[in-house]
Amino acid sequence: MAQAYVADIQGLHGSPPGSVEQVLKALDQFASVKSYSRGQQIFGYCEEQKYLYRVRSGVVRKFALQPGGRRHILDLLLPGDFFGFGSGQEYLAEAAVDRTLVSQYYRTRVEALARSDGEVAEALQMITVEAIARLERQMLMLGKTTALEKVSCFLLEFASRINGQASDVLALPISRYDIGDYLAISSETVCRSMTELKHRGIISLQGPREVRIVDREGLEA
Amino acid sequence: MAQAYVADIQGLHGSPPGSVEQVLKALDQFASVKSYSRGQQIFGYCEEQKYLYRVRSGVVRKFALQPGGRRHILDLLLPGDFFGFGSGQEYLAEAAVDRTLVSQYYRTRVEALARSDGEVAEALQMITVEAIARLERQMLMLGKTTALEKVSCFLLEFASRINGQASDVLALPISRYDIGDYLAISSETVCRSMTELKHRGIISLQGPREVRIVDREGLEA
DNA sequence: CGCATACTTGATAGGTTTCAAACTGAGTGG
DNA sequence: CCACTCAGTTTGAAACCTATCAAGTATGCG
Repeated sequence: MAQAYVADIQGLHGSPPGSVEQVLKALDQFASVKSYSRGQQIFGYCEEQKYLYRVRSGVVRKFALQPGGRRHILDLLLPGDFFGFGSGQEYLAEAAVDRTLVSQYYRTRVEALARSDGEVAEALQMITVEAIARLERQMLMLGKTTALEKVSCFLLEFASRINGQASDVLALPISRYDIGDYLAISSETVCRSMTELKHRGIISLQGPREVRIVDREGLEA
Repeated sequence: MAQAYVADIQGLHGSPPGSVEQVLKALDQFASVKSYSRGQQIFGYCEEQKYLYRVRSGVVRKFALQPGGRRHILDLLLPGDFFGFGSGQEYLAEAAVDRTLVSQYYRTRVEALARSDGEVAEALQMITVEAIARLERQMLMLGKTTALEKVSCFLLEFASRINGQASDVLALPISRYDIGDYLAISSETVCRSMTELKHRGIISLQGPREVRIVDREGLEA
């Protein structure tokens, strides 16, 4: 099912240009791949981050639980994305869809390799900067005033992240609840924004998770 | 004036423990320091990021201009903070107070040094991860539901960032407008939240920018 | 077939934005 | 020295948007 929604790493994420991906292969020698079912925890609060992770397929959500039981999703990781930088964790990560595959790398060994090999260090630096760019784009979404703008930005962002190049059909891998917790609005408001966009003829919905962008320019406004 | 609000780098930011700061000194050989007045641009959209920057004193705001003229502050940099990772810039940075001092380092030379020296690469990685942690904390603020919670978190965050260790008196270096654009709420709402906190006896205000935290536990809730 | 989960839609209460106006303080020039 | 000006701050009132609670619909799975 996950495969139906989100393609594998191959050919995705044009950002790391071949050579970087080549260098990252050096890490695979001490990587192990694990499969997670939806909602299964990958790492939690108190651990002192032993691993660095990379999504191979599926979706991972990184989130913090707030007093009051609310959940705030700090990052959504798609195939190719790394996560688990940061030292003391004040959040947790779990699979957002079934059959999510995640590689884990021993941090100590990654760091040792980076210290000795300048190219590895550079690649590591590059994927860290990518994580920053991702966070900044999310921040811009959160900064939008109306829910309609947030959802519009979200759709555009995910259309370009899920499909390698910005396609106009989009298979949402996550629920309305997840989208709501990601954009800091309620799931009901996500629904209403979706139907509003549909009624305006900006998108069309095959199923709840099958979005087709009809009027891209309208979505960008 | 800036000096009155924000101390210099010395002794600040306990996070990079001596040794890292030691390594970073290696960068200073090809650094130049510039002074900026409030509102003066440090870098803008189209440039291909030639420099890596570090705040020596004062405050820098990194922000994006949104269609409609709204300004969204993506990051507030205090003395010791690095900024200007990221490649293609979709935002701009300017001084938020007068007499803001900023070091700039040629990226090409930093990268060359990092490639050859593992310790420098490690230090660079560490400050990048710090930037991520900062963004994540800001994201948590943006995710709060009510404006009162956002402002409360903001005060706690800045109390610990401006004063080396969490002190209870806090000199805000920025205006209500900046705070509003940082938290994605209007400046009026920032005011109202402040006075609300004052009326509840959680904080007290000497001047508009002189905050004293009376009831820290109340602020954390 | 029935249950569980996810999604959608409705109505109300509450919070925030917006527009407006008054207030404060610092800096300037008469 | 004082009046003036300007930017920043504070407070007020109305319109708007969103959260919340609630109910109803759809879908997949056992």
